[in-house]
Amino acid sequence: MRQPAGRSARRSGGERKPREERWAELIEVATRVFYEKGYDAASLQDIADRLGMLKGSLYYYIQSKEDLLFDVISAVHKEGLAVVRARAGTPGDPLQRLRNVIVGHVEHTCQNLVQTTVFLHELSALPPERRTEVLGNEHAYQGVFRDLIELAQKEGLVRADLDPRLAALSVLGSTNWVYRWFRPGGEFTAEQIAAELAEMAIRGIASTE
Amino acid sequence: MRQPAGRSARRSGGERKPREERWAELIEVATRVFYEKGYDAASLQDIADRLGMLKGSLYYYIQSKEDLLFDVISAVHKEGLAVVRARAGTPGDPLQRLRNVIVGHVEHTCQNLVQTTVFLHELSALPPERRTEVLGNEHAYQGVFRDLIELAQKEGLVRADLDPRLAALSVLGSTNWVYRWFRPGGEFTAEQIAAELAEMAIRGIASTE
DNA sequence: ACCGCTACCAAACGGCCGTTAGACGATGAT
DNA sequence: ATCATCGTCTAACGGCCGTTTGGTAGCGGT
Repeated sequence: MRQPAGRSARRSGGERKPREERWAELIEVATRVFYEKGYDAASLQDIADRLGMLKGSLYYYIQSKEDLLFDVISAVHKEGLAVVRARAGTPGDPLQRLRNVIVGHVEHTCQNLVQTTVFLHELSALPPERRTEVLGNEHAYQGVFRDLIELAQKEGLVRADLDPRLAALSVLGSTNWVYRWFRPGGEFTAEQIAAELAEMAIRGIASTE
Repeated sequence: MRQPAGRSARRSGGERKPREERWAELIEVATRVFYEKGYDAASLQDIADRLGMLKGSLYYYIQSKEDLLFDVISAVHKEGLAVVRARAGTPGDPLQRLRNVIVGHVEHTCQNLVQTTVFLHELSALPPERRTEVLGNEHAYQGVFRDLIELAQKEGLVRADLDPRLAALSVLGSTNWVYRWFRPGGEFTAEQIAAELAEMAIRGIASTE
């Protein structure tokens, strides 16, 4: 024995890192674990293990397990919302912009599959209060789609007998469902999917001239 | 004290019922609890409480908690599949039949909202083996939609440049998403939703004449 | 040389989890 | 009257959960 004996030889694999860096790792690892096991089935033990630290040490960074889910979810939601809002504000008629929005939304989903899956699947694990804190008081995401459809309808580009809210929910359905079946390197590319879904969605609501 | 004293007065609220009846109650209660809390967050304690029995007593009916989820899920899946298959087999051209299928699928979803939600949301909580045992080896549900679309395409009713698999996934997306926002007694009736979603889906894929 | 802070460890906490074993009262058949 | 069976209770099991408390090594600043 050449170590000071006993307790000191047992320094575990724990690297020491600056706060910011560890925080980024933590969010990344938590996202992946939530993705693989689901929020409720995932344990802080799982997350700590992958970071090479003890689960108690996580509390240096968080106040509760729920905080992790909240941060993961609100980050990806904020990002996705920025994408669609940016595309909704481009020039062109409302239907062209809607196509643009759909393409951006689907591509963002495919390129951030893990985060998006956690967002869409585990949102219901958040208590109602924090859920609406994420979504905004009246479903910001849905609003972008609905407003564009409503606008297009006023310009005669969309069937007059269609309820814009229902149309928005239909489009959001087909696009959000993508997280269920898209796999990178699979049968279709993200761009193919985005373009085809947009085409179907727009044909589905456009007025027949 | 007129009871034989002590232990005997403590007969809890437990009613004794025949096996079949209790089994039906058990499935019903389990479905609701899984719906409200999610499978992982739900406990056998929750379920036993609502049945007025102890959690240990549940093992007279099941071998494991997972059995409950499996039974709930496979029941509603089987039922829904029967609905769409029946409608797929009606007379008419493939596009008419597809409309019929979509309407049936959406109405079944709305009329069995709790079961459908558990099915769609908690399917991922089943181990892969039992998951495919439910879905059938190659996604029976998806197949019904895809086959009809493929058939319609061969008859020139659907755009030739469209991949039937992608089209099926688009339709399944908009229709399956319904469980996320439909509420009985809300803004729209199940029949409205079914009809409108079917209309949009079919216009989205139909060939322009 | 000392201090204070930062990033973690060590060890425990109460609590609930799914699951099992054995006992037991009521019921219905013999 | 006896007896098997059925549906449930009682009581525990080991195990993992999220969370808390109190330490402590190492570093940068002074």
